[in-house]
Amino acid sequence: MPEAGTDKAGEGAVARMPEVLRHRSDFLAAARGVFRAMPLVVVQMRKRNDDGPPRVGFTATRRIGKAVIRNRARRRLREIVRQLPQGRLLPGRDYVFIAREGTATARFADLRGQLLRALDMLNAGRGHAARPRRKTSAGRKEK
RNA sequence: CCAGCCGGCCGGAUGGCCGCCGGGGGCGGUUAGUCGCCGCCUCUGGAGGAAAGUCCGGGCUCCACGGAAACAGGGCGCCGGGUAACGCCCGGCGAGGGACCGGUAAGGCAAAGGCUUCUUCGCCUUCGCCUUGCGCGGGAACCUCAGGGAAAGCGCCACAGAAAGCAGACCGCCCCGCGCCGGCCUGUUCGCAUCGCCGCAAGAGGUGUGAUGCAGCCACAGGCCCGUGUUCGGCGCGGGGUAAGGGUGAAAGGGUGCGGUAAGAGCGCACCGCGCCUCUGGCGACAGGGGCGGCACGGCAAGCCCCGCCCGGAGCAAGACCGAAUAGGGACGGCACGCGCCCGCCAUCGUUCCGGCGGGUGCAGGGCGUGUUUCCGGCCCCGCCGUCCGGGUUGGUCGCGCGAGGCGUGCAGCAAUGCACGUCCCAGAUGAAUGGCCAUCGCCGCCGGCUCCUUUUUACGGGCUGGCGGAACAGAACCCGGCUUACAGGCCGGCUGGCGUU
RNA sequence: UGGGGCGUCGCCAAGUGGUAAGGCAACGGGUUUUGGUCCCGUCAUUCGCAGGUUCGAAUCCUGCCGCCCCAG
Repeated sequence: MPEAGTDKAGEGAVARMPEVLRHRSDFLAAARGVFRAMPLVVVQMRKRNDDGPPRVGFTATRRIGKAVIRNRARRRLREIVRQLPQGRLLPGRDYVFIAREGTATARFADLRGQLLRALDMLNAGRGHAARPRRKTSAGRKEK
């Protein structure tokens, strides 16, 4: 437990859901940041220019299945993020969690383990740079 | 009890912890205060039979609205009913399929009788059974049907076949007319056998060629002989009559049987089919009966088409409100840029006229009227319309769930469904709410243990218990009625057939 | 959400009621010392799937499946 002198809001603030990305441009920006891929989940991260609270986004494409599978995968990813202790998501950053084919059916503990591992690596600066697609404008370099 | 078929229904239950979205209530903060917003507490609701595919039909909103006609385009198509409507549903009709029954033909088996015969063998008749077949008839439950019109027109029907849509006639059958037909010999040709030749290293092989013998059949040509070649019959040619049979095809101008005929044919008759007329029953599709007609109109309209009926377009990202925010601007093109009346104001000392400004209104003109064209009522405008450029918006609220609503009962109806009464309020997100973890019970499969039943063991089955595994198809996005497609497991009902018991 | 289009051999593709062209590739043979070139030959039995109309369907109709494109 961190020191966190706010006693009255202690437990309640831990389970707060961070703000969710809503615009396509934010997802495209996060895709140009760093990423870490696991068998069950891919995590992308991008540093913003401000010091605001972290934001998160979820992606479940048609590739992994139809609506039921996509909804379940997104819900499980969101549940893991909701249960994260405070501090695992760094301020001033956007995180995007991409579901893969096993995300909806894998054991929950395995999925959470992989997600936490990827998150720790990214926060430690050990993410891989995104591969430039097509001829994007040279506005990305996070290393 | 078993098998087959059909229809309807359900789509795990209960609970705990941590969370999500909506609604109600309370408290606190913000505010001068209300509303609103934020935070906390509490109560409560929270995916489906297909929410899916987006294949039909509607509600709702905008295109200002309503009406009429023609054309274009699209859809539908037995009858009656249901419905807001439908291409949907229900009930009928018709057609096709259908276990099976009958008819008929062929073959076989067995029995009886008869004929012949010494007997056997053989033949005939009748009845029964079996097998196979049929352009045949009827037909249970049930299944399928885009099921108007092919005597309005156009088009197509490959290959095969004589002929594929006007009807005709290839083989064949029949009639008539004409010609020929005997015996013997020879030759040509053909068949068989043997030998030789060619060819090969040899053999196999071949029958090109020659000889001999046999058979002398058919045809042709010639010669000789006689009682000169008749009937029947055969062949050829010509003329005519046929459409039963052959064979082709998906389809050949009704089918079966009897009569009839030179041969045949609806040529005649009976039954079936078909067409027309008529009667009866039915709201109707249609069914049944009678009469007439000897039979004419082959198929395809999910080819064009004809007939009847229906249909305006776009879609909740529709659309409305808040906000500076569909407001204002530019270019090009088209049509107009007129005449009056009334009221008010200005001007004038003052009234009318004249003049200016504003408002209303009439005529003319222009435009709109959402597939196109035209018309009527009507609407808009002194600027309007069309195209393009540029600019603005990606905030919030509403639309947004009381509805062709769910459940129950009663009545009407065969049913679909309708009516009445009572009762209930039951998702509303917008990067998008139902999730994560777990417990117990229930279901299914496998493995193991105990136990019950059975005449003994085993097996099958039932009960208890332990372990492991499984539980489908699938997620509301404006709403509703259908259709289609996907689906683990389970429940209920009905129909037909079979077995057993009473 | 609405609209439009396409599925034919391993690849590209023609064919729109009557035997499913052609090219590349592949395979076999020939030519060549070998390879290439060249020549000859072979290669679709479910035309995305399932029904239906028709005597006959890749073609016509209906329903599914898959893929692609466009608009806001």
